[in-house]
Amino acid sequence: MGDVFKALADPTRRTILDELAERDAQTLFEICARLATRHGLASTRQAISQHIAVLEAAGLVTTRREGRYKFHHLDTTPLREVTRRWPITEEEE
Amino acid sequence: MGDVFKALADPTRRTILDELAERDAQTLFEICARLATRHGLASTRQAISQHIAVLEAAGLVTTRREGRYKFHHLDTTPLREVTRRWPITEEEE
DNA sequence: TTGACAGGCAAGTCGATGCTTGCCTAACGT
DNA sequence: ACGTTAGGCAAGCATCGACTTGCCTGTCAA
Repeated sequence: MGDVFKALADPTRRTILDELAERDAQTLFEICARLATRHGLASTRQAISQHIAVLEAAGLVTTRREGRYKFHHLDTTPLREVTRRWPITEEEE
Repeated sequence: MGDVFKALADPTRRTILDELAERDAQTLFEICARLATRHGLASTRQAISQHIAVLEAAGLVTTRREGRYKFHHLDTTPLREVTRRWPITEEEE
């Protein structure tokens, strides 16, 4: 089982989560393309693939196989640990 | 300005936050002692000092000088970025 | 004033990690 | 069948980050 906090430590991985939050069920190549065009990240496919593996180990991303495509889904459930561990002070108005 | 996510990536730093959440306004030596006795962490003072510097740069810890003592305080405000960036799915009952 | 105590600064070591490179397997279309 | 497309595996490199080591500054008490 991976470390949620370590998974969040990398900026590229956080951008991948942003992408999946905006558009669910993307393939690896889609994520690569959109990272390049919309976020200005010029990373190779392998680099992204390894990042996704880390996110998957942390439970932040789940995958679904379909033929030769592999769709990725965002799962924010592990993020509950953050707020559970250190209760966030309420916002003032 | 430091990176909140990178600051949370290290287990020792997370334990320091736990300690400050449980007992506020501790000095560096107090933190060292309690990490050793209560959490089984045998880190040197310098190591802890550097960790606290990272937490401080991330805004998770604030300090208050008083004579030769320096008291540390937990500030969970930066953690809001986590839940703000990726809305956490509601818990099912 | 001198020693003990709380903390800071900086260089060096070493393992972790992000990235590349090269090659491989599997599914689909024509 | 064959080429293309989607993805995987593994070794090598290079940088980053945690930790140590050694020494220095500032505060307080006797």
